[in-house]
Amino acid sequence: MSGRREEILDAALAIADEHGIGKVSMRALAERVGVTPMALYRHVSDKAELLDGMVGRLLAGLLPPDAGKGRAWHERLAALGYAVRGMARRHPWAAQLLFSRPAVTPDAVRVVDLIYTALVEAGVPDREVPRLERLISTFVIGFAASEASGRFGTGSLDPRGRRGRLPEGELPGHGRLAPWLDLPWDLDTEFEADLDDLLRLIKAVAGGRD
Amino acid sequence: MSGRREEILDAALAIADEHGIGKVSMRALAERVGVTPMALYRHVSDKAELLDGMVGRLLAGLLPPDAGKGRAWHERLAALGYAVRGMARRHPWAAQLLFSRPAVTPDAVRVVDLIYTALVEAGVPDREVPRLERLISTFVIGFAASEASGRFGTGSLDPRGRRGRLPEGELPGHGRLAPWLDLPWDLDTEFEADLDDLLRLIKAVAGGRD
DNA sequence: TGTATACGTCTACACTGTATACGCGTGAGT
DNA sequence: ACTCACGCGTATACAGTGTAGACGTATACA
Repeated sequence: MSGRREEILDAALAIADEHGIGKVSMRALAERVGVTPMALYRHVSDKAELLDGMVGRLLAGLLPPDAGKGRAWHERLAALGYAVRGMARRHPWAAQLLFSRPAVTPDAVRVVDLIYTALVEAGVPDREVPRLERLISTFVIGFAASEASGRFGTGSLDPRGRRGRLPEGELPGHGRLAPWLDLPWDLDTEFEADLDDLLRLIKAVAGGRD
Repeated sequence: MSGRREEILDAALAIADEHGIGKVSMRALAERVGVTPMALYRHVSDKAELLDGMVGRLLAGLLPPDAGKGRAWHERLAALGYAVRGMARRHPWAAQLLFSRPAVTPDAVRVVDLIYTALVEAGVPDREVPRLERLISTFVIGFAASEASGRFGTGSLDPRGRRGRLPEGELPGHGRLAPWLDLPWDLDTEFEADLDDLLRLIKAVAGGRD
């Protein structure tokens, strides 16, 4: 019932994708739907709930259709990681929102369950599974949010310029690593390496003590 | 010169801490400083720059006074992690903002340098140091942001209620882990365990291939 | 003395989310 | 067939937002 709500959410998604989340106002959204701003409140209680609905809709598209049946746990986890990052690149506005609300929608719970079963299959002790799920998802969402919001970018200053602002010798680390810092780096391979390390971490927790 | 800017930033910090970041408006800030809203623009070009200045000020208070001299690299890293989390707990509004801008201020660069030198000392190959720095800081900030914004909370539904919304058997992971999910969990010890795992990961990268 | 510069005020504009009150059509119940 | 409720949309209005532009004034230096 009430496919109108979905229509509204889709319109909001379209605005966010085209002009950024900042342009999603009740007035702009209403105009896009072809209706008065106040009419939206019949289908959405709040602007906050509207935003929640938007990320919910994205999460729904995140689930692998076949749940990755037949593939190993580490392949399923990696695929999920790539899916999240891909989503964040397509919808840069969404990453930040993922941090703001717990995973309460049915789709979000399903995603969490995928991670749970993968970790169990990896041999992680039951007691540690929820914690590791939070560790992994926190990193993946954090990476996506950082990428989307420019935290990984150099800002207006390039690395050399940034270092130059401080007295020589106060940044021994930067000094030593200078050759690597000036290189342009590729976020694709970086994310891959990060996931690799995290999978290794999971194996360590699985195979380690008790 | 111009200690007025610092005065303004401090006033903004005070408002954010007392009433939340949402109450930091140019008008409210101006009133607190005892001045007209437009007067603020003599010391701050934007509201965005104001917010940047606020997190910059927090980062300045993050540096260990002695830079942790004499302590092992893993102690220094852990101390930094705890410091970030502590900051996020004292100023819940700040965590989200940390994601939005690259670390360009001198203080931020200094913090990054601390991590660099710790990783180098741990034996991480130079080439991998910047990546691992981003991995660690992304997780730590992500954890802090999640905690501050309620992502780790249960929301309005408790875990049992959340599961109940979906047909039985569709959440095998939740089913198996039910005993652990219903337990209240302690974020202090969780963060500790996470840092432990990350330090182990660093050692693995340091001691591993090439 | 003149002038530049730092600092502040006042007014105004274009927005924002949303409370409140009202109107209109449709479908169910008596 | 008459009423009533309800879903859905509209109109108006209010309090709040960031900030552009024009205008003052006081201090410092030529």
